[in-house]
Amino acid sequence: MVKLQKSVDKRNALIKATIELVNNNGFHATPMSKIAKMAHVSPATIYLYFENKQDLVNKTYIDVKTAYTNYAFANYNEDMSVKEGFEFIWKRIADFKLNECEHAMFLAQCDNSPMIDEQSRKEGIKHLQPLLDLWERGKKEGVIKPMSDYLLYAYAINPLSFLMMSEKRGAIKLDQSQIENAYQAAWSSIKIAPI
Amino acid sequence: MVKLQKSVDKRNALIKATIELVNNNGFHATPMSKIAKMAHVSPATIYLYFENKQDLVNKTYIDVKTAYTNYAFANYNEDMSVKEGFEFIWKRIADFKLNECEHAMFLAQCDNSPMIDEQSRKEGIKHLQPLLDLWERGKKEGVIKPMSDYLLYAYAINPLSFLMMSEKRGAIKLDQSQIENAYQAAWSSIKIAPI
Amino acid sequence: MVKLQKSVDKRNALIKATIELVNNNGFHATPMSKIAKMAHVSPATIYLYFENKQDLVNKTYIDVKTAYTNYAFANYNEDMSVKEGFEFIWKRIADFKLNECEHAMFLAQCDNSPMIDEQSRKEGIKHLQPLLDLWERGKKEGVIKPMSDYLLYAYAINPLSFLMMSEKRGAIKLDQSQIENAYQAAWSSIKIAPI
Amino acid sequence: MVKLQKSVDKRNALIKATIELVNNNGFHATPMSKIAKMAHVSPATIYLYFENKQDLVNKTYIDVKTAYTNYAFANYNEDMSVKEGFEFIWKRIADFKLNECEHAMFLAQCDNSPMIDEQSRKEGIKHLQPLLDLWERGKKEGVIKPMSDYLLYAYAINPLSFLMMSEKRGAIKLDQSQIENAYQAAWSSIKIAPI
DNA sequence: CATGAATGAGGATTCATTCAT
DNA sequence: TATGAATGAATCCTCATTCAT
Repeated sequence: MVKLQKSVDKRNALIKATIELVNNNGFHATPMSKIAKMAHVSPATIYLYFENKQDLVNKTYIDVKTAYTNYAFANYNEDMSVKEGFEFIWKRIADFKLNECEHAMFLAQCDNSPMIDEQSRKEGIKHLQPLLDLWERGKKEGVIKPMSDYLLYAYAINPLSFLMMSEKRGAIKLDQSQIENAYQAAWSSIKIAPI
Repeated sequence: MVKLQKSVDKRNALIKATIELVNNNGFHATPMSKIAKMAHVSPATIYLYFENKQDLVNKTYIDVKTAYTNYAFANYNEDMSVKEGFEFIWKRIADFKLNECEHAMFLAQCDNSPMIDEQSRKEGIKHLQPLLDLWERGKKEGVIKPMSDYLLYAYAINPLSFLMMSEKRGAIKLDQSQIENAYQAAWSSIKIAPI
Repeated sequence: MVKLQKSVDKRNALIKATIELVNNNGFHATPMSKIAKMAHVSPATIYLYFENKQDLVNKTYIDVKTAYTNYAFANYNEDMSVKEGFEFIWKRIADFKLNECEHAMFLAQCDNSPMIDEQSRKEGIKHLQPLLDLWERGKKEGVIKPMSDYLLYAYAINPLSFLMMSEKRGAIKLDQSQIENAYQAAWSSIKIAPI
Repeated sequence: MVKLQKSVDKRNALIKATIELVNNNGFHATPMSKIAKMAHVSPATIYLYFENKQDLVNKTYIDVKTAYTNYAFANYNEDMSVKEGFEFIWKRIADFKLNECEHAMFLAQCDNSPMIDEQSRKEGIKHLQPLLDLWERGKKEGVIKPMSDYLLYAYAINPLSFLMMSEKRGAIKLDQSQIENAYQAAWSSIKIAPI
């Protein structure tokens, strides 16, 4: 059975439409027909690219999560010191969350609602490994607090989601100096304080 | 027992059912009929207590948010030092998020999706004032970093949501020592480090 | 079983409310609860005065129809000549249709839709007898065309309903001279023309 | 037979079903599901052809009104004398009202209840122009009474609606001689009597 | 591969009517 | 007599999905 002719453009358009519409309306308030319309495609066509609606969001989630981690670790190399490496990665992530905020919002919504398969959720976590490795090294070197990765992530990375959502809602405007403050807070929370 | 007025019990049962079902299925995947059934009430009865589905979640959100802040500031008094006060409030909030996790999850989902009216969202924020006052004092005394309240909240408080969700999903188990670690991370992120 | 205490005022208020609401929204778009509200009465109270919604409109119809014919024949006496008698009755009816247009509109809607029981419809027709008698006399005297009563009514009386609706809708404004024209048209249509 | 477009047949079946059911039960007592069933279509399909229930009746009304006027003026030409022209048109209208009485009843119900948009009502009136032109000519020639078009319509045409409803209800049977009587009554009411 | 038409199942909401007081 | 609360049975409409082309 030959099936290779599917257009990547159409798939991408569908993923893009899904992100935008789910961001604005939520998963269940986003009809397939609207996604189709926004992607300039017939509703029936969606089913050539995805099994069903659940599959569509799952795949979208994984796509976006992958883009997120790719972005985070682009140009990162493991020769950096722990502090340098963390700052590098943190700022990449900050860049992503604040500039690609459509994507970041989508992830935030997925991560806080039951709309994604457990399966796909796990799939999405995989790619953070370089950061976890860095923290592992940091713990060994006595630079990073010996806490579970979840705790480290909760304090070092996750706050950016909250800040991004707040900015998106117009509650705050994040300028460079505030980003720097955020970075310092993140680093303070996980580094081992000098005596 | 005379009973002629609309019953508070029914209202509460509806709110409770809404929280549980929305937590498990999300707003739009929760039919009014299921909420009614779980509250042992006819679907039509919901409309005696709430205008419509949107109103029901909005009111639920405000109720839960109010319970949250009430819990957070119970027994708190402003005579405490900034450090003491922060620890007191933080631990109350941690208690709430980890023990009343049904409520905490509901808030997390609301805060990260477009399912709540902007109006009700604002209503819900009001009650954090004592914490903001404490921070204000802390900044004046040179104990708390001079950052915007949103930044302070993002690092000092919000990570608890992430941890709660992670525990709920079974990814981690938070014992007392991890809570203590979390507290230290929170405090480190916002306090002014001694020279 | 004693049951005499029912208030005529409440019954009237309900009838009045029914007329107004049905005029504006139609029978089925008029909920009992709205009728109750407009009559300053509980929904349950309606059922003390009427069996059900159908009974309420039926009774309303008969009430209004009776008021209509009472009005039409008030002060009419059979000693008048056919021409005089007809003019007298016609002008009373015109008065009613144009001044009590709430009532007239209600009748028009009932007469052209299936919202009234056949039973009540027949009940409502009874009271036109004096006009039919007059026409009978007119036919004998060779003044009125020897046509069926329905035809006479269709041309002599019914057009007033159309004019009333048109005026109500703002399409026309009926002044005295137009009423006079209408009367002449009505009379022309049923009288036997002189050779 | 290629068939890819929305089918005119289905639209027609829906319009037909609407007329029949609304005639028998009234607008609000006619559920979309019954209309669908009678048209051998799924309820959801209705919404491919009409925006909603209101739109469905509006469109039905316009369709029927158009059929009515088309029928009325078919083969009419303006060379006829006023008297001839009026008789021609009147008899066409009588034919329509008495033979296509499903359509005529539907129009009568619409015209006497608030179930049709003001917008659509206006739309429906447009097409009577040839008759109005004829009357205009008649007034100039001194053949037709110088009354407003509404008055002329009320006496010359509208009584047919009343007669049709009466026949439909079984109150009368209209034979050819009665039609002729009706025509004479109509003409008498609007013509200028010879001295 | 692509599509517009079609649909059955389901959901929010309304409403005539009844119940408990 | 009078009522406000309560409800089950509709009703309109939407939507994920499939079908015919």
